[in-house]
Amino acid sequence: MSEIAKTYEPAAVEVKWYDFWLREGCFTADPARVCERRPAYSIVIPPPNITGVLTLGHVLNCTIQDILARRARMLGKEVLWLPGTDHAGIATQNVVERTLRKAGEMKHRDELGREALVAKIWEWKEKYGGIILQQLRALGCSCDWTRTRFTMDPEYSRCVSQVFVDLYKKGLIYRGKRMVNWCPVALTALSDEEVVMKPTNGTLYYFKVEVIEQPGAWLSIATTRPETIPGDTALAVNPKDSRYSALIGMHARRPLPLEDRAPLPIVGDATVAFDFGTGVLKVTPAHDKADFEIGQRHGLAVIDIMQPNAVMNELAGHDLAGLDRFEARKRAVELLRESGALEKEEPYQHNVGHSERADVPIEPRLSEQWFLKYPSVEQARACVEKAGKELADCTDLRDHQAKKIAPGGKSLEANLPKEKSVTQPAPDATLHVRDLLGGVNETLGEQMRFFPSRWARVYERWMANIQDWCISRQLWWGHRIPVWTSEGRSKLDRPIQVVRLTGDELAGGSIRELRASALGWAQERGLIGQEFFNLDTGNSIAVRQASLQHAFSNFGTANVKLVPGLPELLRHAVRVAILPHEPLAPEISAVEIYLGAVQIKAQLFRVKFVVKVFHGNFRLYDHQTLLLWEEKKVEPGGDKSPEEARLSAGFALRPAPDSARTLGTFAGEVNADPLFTRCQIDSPGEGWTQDPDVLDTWFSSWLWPFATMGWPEKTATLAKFYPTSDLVTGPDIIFFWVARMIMAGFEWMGDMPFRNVYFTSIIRDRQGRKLSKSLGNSADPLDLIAKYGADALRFGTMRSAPLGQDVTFDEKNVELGRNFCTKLWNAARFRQMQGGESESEIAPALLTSDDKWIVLRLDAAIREVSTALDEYRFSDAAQALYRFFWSEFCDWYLEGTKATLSSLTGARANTLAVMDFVLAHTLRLMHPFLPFVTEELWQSLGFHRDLPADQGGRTILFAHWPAPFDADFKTHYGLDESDERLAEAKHEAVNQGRALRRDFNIASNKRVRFLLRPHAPVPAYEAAVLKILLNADWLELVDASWTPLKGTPAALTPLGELFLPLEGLIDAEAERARLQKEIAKVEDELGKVRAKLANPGFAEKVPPAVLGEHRKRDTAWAEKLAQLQRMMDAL
RNA sequence: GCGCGCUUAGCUCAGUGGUAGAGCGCUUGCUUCACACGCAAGAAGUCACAGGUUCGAACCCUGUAGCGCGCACCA
Repeated sequence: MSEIAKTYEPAAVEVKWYDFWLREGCFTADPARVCERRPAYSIVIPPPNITGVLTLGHVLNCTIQDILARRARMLGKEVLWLPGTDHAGIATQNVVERTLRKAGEMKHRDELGREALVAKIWEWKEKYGGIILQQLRALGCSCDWTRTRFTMDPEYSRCVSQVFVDLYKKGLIYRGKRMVNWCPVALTALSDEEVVMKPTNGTLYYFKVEVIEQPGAWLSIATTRPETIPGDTALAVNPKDSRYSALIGMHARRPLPLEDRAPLPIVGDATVAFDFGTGVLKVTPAHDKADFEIGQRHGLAVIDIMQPNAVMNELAGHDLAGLDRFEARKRAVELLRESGALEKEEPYQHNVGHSERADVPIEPRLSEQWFLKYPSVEQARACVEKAGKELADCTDLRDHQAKKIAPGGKSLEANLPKEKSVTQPAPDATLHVRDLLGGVNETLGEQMRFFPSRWARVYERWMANIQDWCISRQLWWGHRIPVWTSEGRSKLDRPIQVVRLTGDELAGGSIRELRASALGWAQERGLIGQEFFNLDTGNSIAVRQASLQHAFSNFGTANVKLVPGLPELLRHAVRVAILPHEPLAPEISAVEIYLGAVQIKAQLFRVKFVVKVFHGNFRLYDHQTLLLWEEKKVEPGGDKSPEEARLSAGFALRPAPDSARTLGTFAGEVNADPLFTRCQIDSPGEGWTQDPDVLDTWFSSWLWPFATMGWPEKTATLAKFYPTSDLVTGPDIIFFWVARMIMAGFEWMGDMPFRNVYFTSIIRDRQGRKLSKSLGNSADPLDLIAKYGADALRFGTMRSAPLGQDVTFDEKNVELGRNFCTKLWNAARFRQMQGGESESEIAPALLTSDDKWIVLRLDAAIREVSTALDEYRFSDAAQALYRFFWSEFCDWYLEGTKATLSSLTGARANTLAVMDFVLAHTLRLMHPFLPFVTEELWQSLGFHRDLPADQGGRTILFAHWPAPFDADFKTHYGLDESDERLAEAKHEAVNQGRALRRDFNIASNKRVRFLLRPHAPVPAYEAAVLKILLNADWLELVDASWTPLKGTPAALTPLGELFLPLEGLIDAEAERARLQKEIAKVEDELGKVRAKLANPGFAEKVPPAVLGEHRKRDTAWAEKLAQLQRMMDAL
């Protein structure tokens, strides 16, 4: 047993034990050890950004994870806490570019070029990217560092590519030119989730334009963005707005640019609000999402007047070109004012979308991006338990899980909420590891739980309104999109003319009748064998009967119905590829692919022609027409037929939720044709170039739970540790990360990624602001650790972070943690100073009432802490530990033991044994919260001795988590309520005595004499304890016949009357006043109880237990009052 | 606009229908042989407001106000 220093010095202790744990491999998880008796427990860390440094948010988050992991270890589980970092595309590239610019190594990234910059970032990553993980060690995190992962590790990157390819092949990834959120600083597209709305003070400008057809009639228009006027291509009014509806179809002249004041059509659109501004909307399809959609409905031109960096381009006119968008706004207002068009300006506050990273207003911009239609949405939606379900349904979650994995555990069926069965994974989903080793981590049909449950509703809402995800980023740092384009083959950049049919050209309802009709139609008009001149190539293409029949037999009715349009289709089809014919046939020199479009009623079809070129330049249109998609109405109110929509490259429609196939995506689809584009991990070979964009960082993060465990190999780690047990993260990334991981989990693992999700609090400063570097209101956790110790920081954070509420950070909390550690330290020190062996047995016969009381309190604490942790109520658990240890163990028990410890009786050894028993249990309960100080004390108090190495003998890490004491235990040691009552009565008597001392201004260090006139005999031991706790130099027990001097201060205690005889003058009047106050208080309480009991209906309606309790209270107060009055009379 | 959460001691927050709680801060006394990062005692609350349900409301219901958050968004 080593000497324990007077104060706890965390720094040395922390390093010592962390190194020890690492050296001993305590944190290393081994799937081979997992079995029924040793279930797996796993957490994957939310990977911090490599640019990150430890914040209080990480402290909160990781302490919780560490508590969960350490407790799981103590519960005998095989624990994997998997650490790692995220490459954080935009953030990291920003940081490194800034560093390079500062160091003068470059002015712009283009100077370095892609390869060199990425190399620089890698260099930076190797140097600084692991800092935050190092810092987590200082906090005591028990991560399995041998499994540290990074989202750009080669294996991980391969997973990302593979997933992209998989989704591409499933048809869920598409490319399109659409309105995206564009960050003019980072020069990249952002997902909707990366845009934060901020209330912004702006100005609403009103300007007027004259209606050309009605000279003298003026329209007034309100806008916040006058700089976009040169991009306007229409004015819109609500067709039901009587003020303006007559003007629809007329024109007004655009005020800017001055050199090109084009006439703008006035269109009617139902989305225009009557009551905002003037009810007239200027339509700028290139720079506003809503305007873009209006433009779609009305076939408006799109004039992009900005460069990617939001500087106006030449289309904005010579006045504005070259100006930044905000400069241009001012200039545009001046121009309007000078021309007399400006009517008024008024201040206006509105919400403006800002780039999360760069914190500048985003610019809606038409650009070509990759989009993902989320997979496994339905499963992901269904698997999260609906909010509002009572936790009581399944109070002990871990028991619940333990039951579930127990062989033949039928309780599972009984306990599980079966409200919604989870659909089976799609049969074509790849690589299901779930089938590999059934049993251990089988979760099918189980529901995932969110804590607090209300986040499930937020999740549900987002999932119900899920929008396609823009996954491409115009950055260099990240996973490059695994799409390859063939060089030398031209992309489709020409418009394809749509051939229109009414659908009534052919007779017949059934497909059979239609076929006959179509064939007849072709024969009648001499189509078969005829050659058609193609406008795109000038080649002639012939039609064969065999190809028609082939097409009819293999494809749908539209394929038959389009036959009357064949002459036109062949004339307007566009050649998109020339390929060698396979297998090589001597008579065929090449195959040409043509694409055409046909509209039949409201449906639009793409038609693909495969044309064989025979030597001698004879072209024969062969057998394939291919129905690809149909146009659907995109927006309510968009009642224009598709022919109104222009078809051209570089033009896109937002797809309707149920059908992404629109005319506008035609070009994108064509370009995505394998003839031009291949989606695969490695290059297809010479002549192919990779897409320059990288993937959104979250497109790699969403694979984290399984890509870190060796997927797509069927590893033992995956088999044992997936799905993970708990995820601990902030609610702010519920969409970014959590929801996406759930979908990915189902899609590629066929199972949920985690069973429970705990959403941490958000830490705020005392003013309620979020902690942020720029505000400078975030304390550095490392400073706090240096100042107070890691345990103190952990405990202070946990004690103040309740489930489901934001938490205000206050260094006072850390101080509290430090004080608690010191208290623990000193209690242990007190124990050690008593000497004696720690392994002595407890003799039940020698147990005092205080011994029994503290063991029962310990039992309650074990239950309380365990239950709280089961329900993720970490602050409650910390609170319970604090209360038990400080207010019960130290304040009462330890103080009381001084009575027996000072003597050298046989009771002394027994008291020490009880103390050791309680301390050894307490250290274990505290260990998840305070890993360092508990390990140090565990070892220095010698509690590790005599324990098997894997059960606490080597380290407290694997000591068993204390179980509540069972009935046998309590019987053996004779623990029952009467002892508790006696101890509590004693405490009450002590409180009364101390209050007496205080009331008569007796310094707490002054020893005085007390007299106790007890109701019942008081054993010598109890009297000795009373004496110690009252700091009395003498406690005299007197019998009932004894009467005090008149005016002697006295208190009524549960043990009897306690007197404080005062030397010198006795102030009877003062004592009378004191007693009177006490009597008044009791009378008040008695009155309250009696009033209740007297209430008519109380006795009839109230439950018997409550009634009995009130009656008891009544008699107790009455008795007390009587006694107090007797004391008063005796004065 | 829709949704969610909060409002309890000076501060930060616990408290799911039956005697209002903790930590910090404050006041007073104490270096009593584990601990002044401590010990002991104390003051301090119309439980946001207004109705309702109930024998009984901080707690359940309705409404109001204030604060915070999320989603959507009208130029």
